[in-house]
Amino acid sequence: MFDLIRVLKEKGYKVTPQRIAVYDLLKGTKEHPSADMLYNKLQPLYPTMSLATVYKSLEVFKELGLVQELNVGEDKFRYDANARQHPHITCSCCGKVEDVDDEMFFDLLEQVSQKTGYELVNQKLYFFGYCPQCQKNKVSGVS
Amino acid sequence: MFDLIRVLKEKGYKVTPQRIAVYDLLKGTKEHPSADMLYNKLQPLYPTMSLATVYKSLEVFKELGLVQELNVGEDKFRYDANARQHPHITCSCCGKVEDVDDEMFFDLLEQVSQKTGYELVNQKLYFFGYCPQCQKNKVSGVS
DNA sequence: TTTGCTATTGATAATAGTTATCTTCACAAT
DNA sequence: ATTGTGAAGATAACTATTATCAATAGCAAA
Repeated sequence: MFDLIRVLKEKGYKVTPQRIAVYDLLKGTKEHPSADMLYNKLQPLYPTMSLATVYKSLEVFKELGLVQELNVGEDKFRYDANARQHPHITCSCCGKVEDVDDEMFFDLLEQVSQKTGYELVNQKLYFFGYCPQCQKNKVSGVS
Repeated sequence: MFDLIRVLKEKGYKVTPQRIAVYDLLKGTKEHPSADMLYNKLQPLYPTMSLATVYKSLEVFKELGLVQELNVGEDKFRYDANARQHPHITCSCCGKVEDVDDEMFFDLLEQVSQKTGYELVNQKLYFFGYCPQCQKNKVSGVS
């Protein structure tokens, strides 16, 4: 199991309640929240926490390779406590962001590398469409 | 052949020298420029053109489906006069943005759609790595 | 446990890309 | 030619993010 506290200590970062709170919240959700979404959710429990602290915590986690930053075409970033690169899909109707199973992408990187001559180090794959839920609502909702 | 002037007229937009200039510049380059890169390149020929006009022109082109907006993880957008969705690759060393041939992606969308249940309408695929040029420089440059 | 060093927090100012506002201008239709 | 309207240019406003800085708190050493 992954232990934030150990990693922070190992790398010479201090263990603070704020960092633990931000990380735990991100770790425990699948909704790929943005910084201000995290901030708002933390407000009730940590009413003194600053938005800047949320940003700075995320910055540290990025450096440590504990989270990844997503850009799904909004004017802000979203964050994922699963730092392993994997594709995401966004519902153009409700704005939800979900993970996509990435088994099917294994060959892809090799192919891209061969075609382009690049030495690949990373990729960001975003898909957009209408989620099953919104497809239903669309059919039943509008006559 | 594609005719900007006709499309603008058809959709009720005015044909202006500024719009033509922005579009022609974007159409004629492969470097996927940002708004300010376009602005700077236009300065010598159109010294009175405003940055706001560049943005507004791009906005119109997006609406008309003539260009697409890219986000390769910078704090600004880049633009591509090829509005057909296709993957891009960015060199993490020199910052260059290039097109990737998308033949290999045809099955992918079907697979993603099946796995997720989404009705897909779009996708943004970004790859990151070191371009052939920077790989060479790296080897020969640093001893 | 106490002390002292220093990273971190919280509050807020600054930054930068983009968008909105508003006045003036250009062009098309009458 | 005149008039109406969309567009341009200049600049203010907006917003997510980053930088600044004094006060605080984690942590190592005594």
